[in-house]
Amino acid sequence: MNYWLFKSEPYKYSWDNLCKDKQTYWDGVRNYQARNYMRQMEIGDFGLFYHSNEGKEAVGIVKIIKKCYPDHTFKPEPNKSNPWEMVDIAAVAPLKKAVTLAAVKSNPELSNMALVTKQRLSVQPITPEEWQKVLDMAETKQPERGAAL
DNA sequence: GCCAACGTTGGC
DNA sequence: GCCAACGTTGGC
Repeated sequence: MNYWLFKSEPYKYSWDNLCKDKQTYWDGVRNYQARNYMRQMEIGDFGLFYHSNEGKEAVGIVKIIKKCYPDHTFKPEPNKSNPWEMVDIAAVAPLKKAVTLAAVKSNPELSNMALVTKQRLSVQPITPEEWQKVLDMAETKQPERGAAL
């Protein structure tokens, strides 16, 4: 069981959008590091949904519902196969209290979180310890395996 | 709106 | 294979 963090700019696709859709394709990733993390995702893994730019806070819990497969937003090019992949995620539960970037930064126990150290990476791993800390800060309980919105 | 960080591209 | 130029992300 691994934990992840998905960044999205709310004006493009927000937590509210995801709650309405219930699930979505995490498509359009154009960064190899992010893609490699997606390849490691397993069905049932949990993740945080983070609003970048506006909000700058983790707002909800998601889970992986489909393993990595080819990204359908890739435009075919001659002599080039599609290097990009995506996963499907579903909303699980909102965080009771959003966890802001400022709060993460001011917590010495979270100083190694990728959110702080790999600022620009849009798909990130979270350690179980960090995951638990963030849930504590959010005053939110670990969801049941298989929980859904 | 600015700019630092950093990934990608392309000339050599 | 190096590195300068350029583009993008995302915090401030």
